[in-house]
Amino acid sequence: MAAQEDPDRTVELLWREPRDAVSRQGLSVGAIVSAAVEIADAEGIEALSMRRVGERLGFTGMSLYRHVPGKTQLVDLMCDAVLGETVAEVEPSAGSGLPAGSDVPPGPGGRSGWREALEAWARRYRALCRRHPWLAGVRGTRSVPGPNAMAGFEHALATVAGIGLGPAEMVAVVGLVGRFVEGEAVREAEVARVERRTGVSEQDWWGARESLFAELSRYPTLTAVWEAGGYDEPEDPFEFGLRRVLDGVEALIRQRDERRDESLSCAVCGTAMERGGTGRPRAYCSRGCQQRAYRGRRSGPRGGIRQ
Amino acid sequence: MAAQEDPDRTVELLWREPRDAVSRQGLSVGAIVSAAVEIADAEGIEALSMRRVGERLGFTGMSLYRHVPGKTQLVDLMCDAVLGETVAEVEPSAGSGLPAGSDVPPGPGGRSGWREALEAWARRYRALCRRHPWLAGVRGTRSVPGPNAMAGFEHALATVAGIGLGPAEMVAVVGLVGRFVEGEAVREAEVARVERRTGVSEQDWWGARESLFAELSRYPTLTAVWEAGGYDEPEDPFEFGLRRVLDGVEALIRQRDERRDESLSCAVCGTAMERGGTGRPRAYCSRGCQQRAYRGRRSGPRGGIRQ
DNA sequence: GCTCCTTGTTTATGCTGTAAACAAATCTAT
DNA sequence: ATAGATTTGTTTACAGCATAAACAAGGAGC
Repeated sequence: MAAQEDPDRTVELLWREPRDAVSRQGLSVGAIVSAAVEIADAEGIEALSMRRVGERLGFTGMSLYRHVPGKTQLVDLMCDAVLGETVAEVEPSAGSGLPAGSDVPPGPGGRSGWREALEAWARRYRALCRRHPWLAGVRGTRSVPGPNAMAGFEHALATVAGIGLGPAEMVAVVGLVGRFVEGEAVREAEVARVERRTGVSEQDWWGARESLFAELSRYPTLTAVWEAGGYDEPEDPFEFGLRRVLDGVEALIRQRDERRDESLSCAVCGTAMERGGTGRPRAYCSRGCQQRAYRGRRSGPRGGIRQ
Repeated sequence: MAAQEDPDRTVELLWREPRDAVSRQGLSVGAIVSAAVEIADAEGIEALSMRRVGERLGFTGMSLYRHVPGKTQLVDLMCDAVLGETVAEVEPSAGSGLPAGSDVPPGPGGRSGWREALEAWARRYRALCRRHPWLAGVRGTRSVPGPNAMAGFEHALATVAGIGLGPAEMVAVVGLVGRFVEGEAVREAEVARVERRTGVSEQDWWGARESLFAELSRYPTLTAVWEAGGYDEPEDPFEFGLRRVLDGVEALIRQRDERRDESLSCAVCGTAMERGGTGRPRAYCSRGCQQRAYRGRRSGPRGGIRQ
């Protein structure tokens, strides 16, 4: 269960050259991953087993282990494979290659269209999670990002670049929206799965829980909400949540805007600076601070990359 | 695996009288649940098996089936058991028993303190999820709510009652915040679990993925964010996200406030009404509409309750 | 004493991921 | 062409899981 846990092997597989199409008539990583995705799509991730994948390709289960280290790595490969679908939908990001500078240059949508762009990214991700209902549930904090995951993350980051957020805030915003989408997708997938498995819809199931309703009177607020029709036309959790989250991000951006307008402080030593009338607003109070920041950047930052 | 799936049996168990303390020296539901919680807390939910629980109590695994229908129901019972811890922390909600009326009366914190109250609820829930790292991961859309889950939900609803939101919006807000907390808790629990299992910290693990960094230059925005220090002092995902979500809720409330100030429309027929100077703002344009709304409420609403 | 019910045990089934040994085919060097 | 090495797929085996079914022991009521 925990023998061949070598992430570098996974990296190698994920970023391998797609010379996979050589198609010697036997097994191949690509064929295995495709078969696995088909099974998981059609019958759910819990129906995915090494034996099933092997048999679908006309081999035994053990045969897969000659091409893929284990099941967890197979799932990693499946993730990046399907993430590739979405990348194709977006026009190439064409990010301006400006390297450093404490500010990150604006991305698609420019300085004002961030909300539409970020929302579109969230919706694309959600659509992907609906096509592959197992996806959101298996992306862990240590699943190695493949090229497609990286491209998606890059695009999302570019979405909130150059609108006044700090770099850590940009990462946090993308993470928040991404995890929101995944959370809702997991929920939705679970509903669909048990509905299909049991043949009973969510509505019907909860409707049949009369024994619960008997206790309702003990909860005054819930009773009032119920009687006011709070469950007659429920809000769509995804739409409602996405609006709230984006509103929250908007509030953050506005807050940053205001702060920048009223007072400008050096990015290194924090001393207050007066606002120059025109041109690019300065980030450092003096040439010395600018140099210090540069040296700090060169010596290399620490911490992990996450999608 | 799918035989004794009778939710009503689960309801019965969850809402059973706590006469459980009779303590005939054999097994009992309470003892089983406690033992299961201890195992899951100490060794993770994946280490929880019927055999382990039985053996911890000095019996065989199969013995549990005389008291609990199956493992899934046992997990339901575990959830409500630990949710009971939090309820005790809060002063009794003392909800004003006003029954109907299209408005839901204000809860703890009153008409202005909703944010503090809701945030406190979220933090309590999170603390609970940290004490029992398996909790957030097992609460599904069809896990039957026990008395403690219901009490928690009631309290959270009361938190956003009477501040101008519609009933469906109240439900949506509580759901959004709850799922946010659960999502972050699941993430955090996963990090802790793999750190303990592998002995490698998240930082170290990502640091060792040099092979990934080699590709970094292909992603200009990510590179810029990295070089600007976006990963040096990352935002705390929970704190950052909670602020964003609450900001989003605040925006919604402000929006509702403005709409109500500028124009008032009948809750039944929607026709515009002028604003009376003083007193409680009227919800219906005429006695007739008020009566229609009342009949609508009496005939009973439809839909499911969810936490 | 007899019967019924509750409680716990034993045995068995079918599923999982994967380690280890083995066999066959194919590639490489001579 | 032939010997050796490498790759690829198979067989067998193991430990673990939830739980169905049959069985055994004790207590309660008649």
